[in-house]
Amino acid sequence: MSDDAPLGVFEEQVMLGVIRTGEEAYGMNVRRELERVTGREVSIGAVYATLDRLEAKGYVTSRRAPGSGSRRTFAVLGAGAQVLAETRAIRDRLWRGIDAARLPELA
Amino acid sequence: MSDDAPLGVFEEQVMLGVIRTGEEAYGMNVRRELERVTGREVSIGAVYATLDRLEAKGYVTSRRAPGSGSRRTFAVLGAGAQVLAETRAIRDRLWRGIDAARLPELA
DNA sequence: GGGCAATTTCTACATTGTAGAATCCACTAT
DNA sequence: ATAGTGGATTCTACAATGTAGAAATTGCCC
Repeated sequence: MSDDAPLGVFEEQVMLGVIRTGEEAYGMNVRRELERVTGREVSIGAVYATLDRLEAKGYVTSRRAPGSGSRRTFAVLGAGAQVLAETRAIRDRLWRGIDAARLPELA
Repeated sequence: MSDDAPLGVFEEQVMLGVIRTGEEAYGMNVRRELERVTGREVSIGAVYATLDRLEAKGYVTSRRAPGSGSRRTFAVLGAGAQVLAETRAIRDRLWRGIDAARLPELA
């Protein structure tokens, strides 16, 4: 049932961010986690646009956390977890046999 | 000196395809390798458009292989190898601590 | 010198990535 | 009660990447 289309890199990052932040997965927090782990700035608009698209595809859901101010918290759905795993599996096959440590030698 | 912009997923796949096919890395062959490993169809136009963009960024070079028909063979440059390694490193950090095998349980 | 198979180029459009300003929401101090 | 404030989300607009397939090219062989 999983949609055939592959995940974009930011889509993958955002989904991983949601998983990593668990119960606290609302937009601003996902943004912070992504910036922390990747070491790059992430614009908040990018996060929400992506979250909305993921929700439209049925990969995540969102709900207003009752009593938690204006926060909208997200969770990854089964279909999302599946496409994430698939994305990773395909990539792993492509990388198999390539030694990342020796890539710089390809100068 | 590597450009700061991240690689798209297809860009990464194509670069890996070039590395995997080595001396024989011309468009059609990269396409075949990608289809073989990913199990998905890849349109030839997508491959060339991506290859051209990678070349414009200085990540790969191309040359007409003399005596080899109309083939245009590609090779990954140092900057390309670097951005590939960086792309992978960031992703690995994001995946760290997430058990891919248990992702399906996130239903 | 025409046909053929393999390869590359071109064109056009869809999807994803990105930024930042505007808006909303609850809380608090006046 | 309301203006200010910090935190969060929504909106808008555009750039970059992904994708498909038809058209053009190339070299070869008859």
